[in-house]
Amino acid sequence: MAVRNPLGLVVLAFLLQRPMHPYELGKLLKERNKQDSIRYRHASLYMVFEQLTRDGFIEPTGTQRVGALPERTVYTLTDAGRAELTEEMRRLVAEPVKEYLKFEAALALILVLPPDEVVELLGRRVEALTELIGELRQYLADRLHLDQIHLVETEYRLALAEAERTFVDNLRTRLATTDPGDLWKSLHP
Amino acid sequence: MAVRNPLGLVVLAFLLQRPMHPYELGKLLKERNKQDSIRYRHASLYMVFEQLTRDGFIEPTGTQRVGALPERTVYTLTDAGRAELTEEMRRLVAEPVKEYLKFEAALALILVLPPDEVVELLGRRVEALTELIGELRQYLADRLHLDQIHLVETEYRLALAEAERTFVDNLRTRLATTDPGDLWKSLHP
DNA sequence: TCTATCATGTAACCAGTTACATGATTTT
DNA sequence: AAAATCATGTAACTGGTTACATGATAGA
Repeated sequence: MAVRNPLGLVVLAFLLQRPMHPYELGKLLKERNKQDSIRYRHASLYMVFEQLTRDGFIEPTGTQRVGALPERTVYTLTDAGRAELTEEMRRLVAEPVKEYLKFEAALALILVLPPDEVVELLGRRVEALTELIGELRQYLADRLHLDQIHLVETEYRLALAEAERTFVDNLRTRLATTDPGDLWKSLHP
Repeated sequence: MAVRNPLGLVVLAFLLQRPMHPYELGKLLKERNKQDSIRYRHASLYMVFEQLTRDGFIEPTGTQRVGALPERTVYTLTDAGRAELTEEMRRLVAEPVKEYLKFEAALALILVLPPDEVVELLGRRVEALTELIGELRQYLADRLHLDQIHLVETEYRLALAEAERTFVDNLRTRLATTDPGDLWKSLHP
């Protein structure tokens, strides 16, 4: 079985450095994931550790105890895990996969809203995107001193957000200035 | 409870036209969804119908029988369903939501791959994106006679794909022509 | 008539989320 | 010492997917 979940990849990637227990990994991830590039839910972590153990990509290699806190099971990456990690990373980088975006779905159903309202809603979207773009740029500007490789995922989001804003803005003016077409009009008397 | 799933929205949107039974709706969707803008799994449909019924957005309004085939339950949109549909559509259009993209996650972990390999993998991604872009353009070109509003979701995908290609291509040349930085190099002896 | 495909759904499984639990430590 | 927060997890629920089932029709 292959790693299906990005969080699983994260676990493998972190364990590449050194063995860890789930809670510690979660803490590290929360800090290193400030821009929220990877969906992280505390409880999902334990599930992922379990899955990866079942598939032989990691294995428990002992327990630690600090004070009187519950025991923490420490996991170590296996050779199979290391192989799986690089293999899956190669796939993810080299091969685009179709993502099902909410906005794309909404556009496919756009006829259910009246044309003039759509124009206004798209305007609001442009504003929201503009704000998002500002935040991303600020985030990047604040980190110019960092190793640039740590920022590529944010640069990617920025590039997509800018492209979306341009598209939405164009679409909005198109709809505002051209006739909606008989079909669409007929649906909204 | 609100509709959480795009497929739920689709059901509401289709029932806006006329009452239908799940299988018929599925057939229509498969045709009208050639560009795969909305994830559709046959069995998910029945779950969605059930959920929407439970939430009072649709209701069964009788059964038909054709020949000796099993009975088909026909569902009708309720007033609450109609309201929910437009409300949710407004939200989807006006408010961008964060999507967790696979490639973004991969970029966040890119350090686990050696720099020179990344350059090559990004090159392969650019090629794949170029091909995808070609297909999308062809799809649009073949449908110039259609009401343009039917194509916006594909135009959106095209815009994003082009932006991603540009970004990836730039990133690739950046990595190929500048020093990877000490951190990254140190991870790959 | 045999086989493939359509029509229509159910059931079993699995992943991921929310909510809960419980002792330890820190703050007030 | 009471309240809040941290540390560490388990459990229950839910949504969605894959796989299975079964009769009907159409094609060979």
